[in-house]
Amino acid sequence: MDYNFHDIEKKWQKYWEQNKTFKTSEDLTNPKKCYVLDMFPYPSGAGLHVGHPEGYTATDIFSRYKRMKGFNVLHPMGWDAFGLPAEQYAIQTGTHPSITTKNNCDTFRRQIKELGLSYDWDKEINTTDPGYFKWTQWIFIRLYNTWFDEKLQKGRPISELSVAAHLGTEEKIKYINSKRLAYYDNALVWWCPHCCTVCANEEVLNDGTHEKCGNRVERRNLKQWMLRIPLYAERLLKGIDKLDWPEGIKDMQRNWIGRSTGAEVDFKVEGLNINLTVFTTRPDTLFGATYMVIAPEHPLTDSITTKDQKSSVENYIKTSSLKSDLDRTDLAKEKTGVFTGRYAINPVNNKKIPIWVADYVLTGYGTGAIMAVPAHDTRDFEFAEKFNLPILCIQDPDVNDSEQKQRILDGKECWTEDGKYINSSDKVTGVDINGLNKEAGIVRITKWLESKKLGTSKVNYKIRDWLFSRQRYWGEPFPVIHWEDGEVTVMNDDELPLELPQLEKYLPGESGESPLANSEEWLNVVDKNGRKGRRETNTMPQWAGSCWYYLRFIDPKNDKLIFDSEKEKYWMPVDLYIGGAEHAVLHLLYSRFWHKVLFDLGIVSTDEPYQRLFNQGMILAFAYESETGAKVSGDLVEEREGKYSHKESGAELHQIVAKMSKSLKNVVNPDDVTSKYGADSLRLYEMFMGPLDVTKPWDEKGVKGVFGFLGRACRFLTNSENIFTGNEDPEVLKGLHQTIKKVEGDIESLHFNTAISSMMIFLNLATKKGKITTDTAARFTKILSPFAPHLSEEVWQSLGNNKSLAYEPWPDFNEEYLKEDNFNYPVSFNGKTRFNIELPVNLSKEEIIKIVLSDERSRKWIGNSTPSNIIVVPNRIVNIVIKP
RNA sequence: GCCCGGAUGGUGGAAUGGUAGACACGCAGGACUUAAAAUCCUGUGACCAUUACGGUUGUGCGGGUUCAAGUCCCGCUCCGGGUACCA
Repeated sequence: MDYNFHDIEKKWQKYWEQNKTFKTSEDLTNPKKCYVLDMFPYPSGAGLHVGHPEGYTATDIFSRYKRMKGFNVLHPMGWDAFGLPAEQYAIQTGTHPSITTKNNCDTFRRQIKELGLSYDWDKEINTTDPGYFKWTQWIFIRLYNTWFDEKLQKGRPISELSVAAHLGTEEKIKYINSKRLAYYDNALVWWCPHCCTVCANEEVLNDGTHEKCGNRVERRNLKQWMLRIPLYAERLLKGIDKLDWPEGIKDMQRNWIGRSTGAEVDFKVEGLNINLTVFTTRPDTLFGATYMVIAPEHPLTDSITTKDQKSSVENYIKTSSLKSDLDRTDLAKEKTGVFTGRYAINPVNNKKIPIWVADYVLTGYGTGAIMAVPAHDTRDFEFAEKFNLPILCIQDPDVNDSEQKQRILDGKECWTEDGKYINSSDKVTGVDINGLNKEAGIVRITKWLESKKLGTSKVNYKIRDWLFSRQRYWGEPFPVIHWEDGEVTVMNDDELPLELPQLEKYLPGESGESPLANSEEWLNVVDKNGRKGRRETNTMPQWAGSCWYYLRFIDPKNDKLIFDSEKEKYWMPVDLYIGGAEHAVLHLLYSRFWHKVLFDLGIVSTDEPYQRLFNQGMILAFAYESETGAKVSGDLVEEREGKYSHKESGAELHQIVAKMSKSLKNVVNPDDVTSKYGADSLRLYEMFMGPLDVTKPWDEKGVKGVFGFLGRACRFLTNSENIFTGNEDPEVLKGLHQTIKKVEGDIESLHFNTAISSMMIFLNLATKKGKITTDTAARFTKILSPFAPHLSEEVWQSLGNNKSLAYEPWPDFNEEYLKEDNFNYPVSFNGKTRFNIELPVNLSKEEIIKIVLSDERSRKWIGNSTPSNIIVVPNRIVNIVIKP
């Protein structure tokens, strides 16, 4: 039979759909369960690109394999469909985003179905569906009504928060609000003038542009919803250790959380009855503190500044606040600052040191004030050099270069590594760490500070509160009402979902209000006592829906509960989660945070959502440019002996590898690939390109290669002349069992490229032999089926079966067949292989040595000398060492 | 700057410290064909030989450990990703 992939694929896709072949089992008694999840896509108008099927194919292979291994598999797909593009389109055309979204989802669904992915479509979800975002709002209410008990390291219902009895009503509310995980407050936020919305710190790239649109963001002070994710920093950090995730991603999360240990130290301010508290990771360098710096926004700046310095400090604060609008990067590197006129007292030696204001100290981290140790901190060193502040070396550096050592000791170079302390004792205070090293110094100074009540050891985190609102239309509305008397309330669960109003215009307000503010009818509410209120006009960021979607997949149609908790207990955690590394920090961290809150509230049964995570690599594509840099579409390029030229003009072109983009004219559309080679070839090629986690370029020639393999498999296996009943040839049997073993191991470890190559090797062997048994053909078809499911079903049918092979048991391999009688030993002399010799596997080392030495070919290499050593590694190698 | 990856033929890549280059693409030669496509067979790291069933060399660079290094250790170079005044 010819490989008519077009008919075969259509036929089986129809079969699977009609028979609901991949419907998730409702039987929760099978102890073997496997939840296999893809990062669900944002359904863009452009449709699928070849990057999507990479991860989807990987999880599909894994799911199909697990089903054959007898597991209950949950393998769902859905749409992360809130987002800006649909809203921008609505602004331009007036088309409601829900219509655009529906069309895009339809396209994505069709394209995905054409890949033969074994999703249970009955479990499909869409974050924009009120039946879904009802529960997103429900979770928000839970966040709002939860506080974090630091002692228990656990989120608890706000009703369990003890409030001091003497507080007045207003103070009480204020106190409670200060504890809620979700709170509404003024915040200095990043505003994107292009998108007309705020965005999270995490969404601003380090060149000061918005990651979504590439435009420069500005600072604005706005009332916004924030989530207190830093309270969970320690839990989020500790949880990482137990996860089966790529180490690189774990590191990125750890860095993002940014735990650092140190101490808070109080400095007396001369002439004022106040303390200035600093955070430092190096309390051991207190003797080297020669000045202090406070951030411009520090609450004490005003009171510390002396009359004389008042105007220059105020000027400085003004310019530095403007500067953050101008540029966060280049300008900010050049250090600036002014003297406050005031001095502080260094607690270890009672020395007077000047207090400066400088914006290299950040308000949001630590206490917003530092002690500056220029000799042992690069930033302080730069600042001190610029403003001629004293630099006192207090550590004899561990460095060999004597010139460098002298420069450091003279305070002419900064030293941040370890060394023995010098100049670090004081008779009056009694502190002395001279001669100690860093580790011991930190311990001793911290102890001393604590004993004198001058400081405490302290842990700080980089992670900040998460800005959780956007001034957009197409997002989840907050179930929140702001009342005229200033009270803020959340809606009752039974009032959910709060749906979006229909609008005529989707343009956001210029003042930073969302388009929702235009809908009077929706906006204004009155309670039963006639009190007027206004709904929250911000909507939730796109992260909200994806924070918990894996939970809804478990029970997507439940309209009474967020999910049935028996089902949740059964399916959680996600056993395998595959997606792009671009979500390494944000989505995965946010999602873990919500999950932990839900866990603390007893809503979910696991502490972590995603047990095993894997990131697929990006797929790049070749692009071609002319001398002038003009981009040329791939189909106009001719290759000859490694050189590229324009088919029409003949002009010389050069090849580059880059991200797929319209401007580079190198976008590969999966639809084109499936129509030309079929979905099985697309799937196989995506997996055969290389290891799943690396970035790799798309090459159509490679698709031809796997297409050839599938064609050969089809022709060979469906030709009855090649298939016989009887005893299998031992070589074929061995090859088959080797292949089963290899494919099984490779699927478990997600090494799909080598699994495919081993199946190619087997097919080459079978073709060479010309005939295999029905049993062999059946087993081979089974192991091929997760990779090329359409073709495998067809072959399976032609082998005389009338049911889908999706739930056929995975074939076992038999170690007996893998055993070899002989091993072809490479014989090397001084590590260089010279010849091979076939020997029985059970020979003793002595026997092997004897045979090898007596071999004629050995004489040539040994000559007249005597081997000084002979290494025999059974069934691996013989190495004869000859000293010249 | 800091953290994490990576570097292997013309190309994508393979290799528990044990025969480097599996598998595939490409290329070359051959078969089939009037011809092309498709398909099938053979060869294919480089260099030197070519009478060989031959030799030399070879995994970014420089050292080291080892009987044996693509793999382990030390020091670099280049490329990719993340992050950045976080005290």
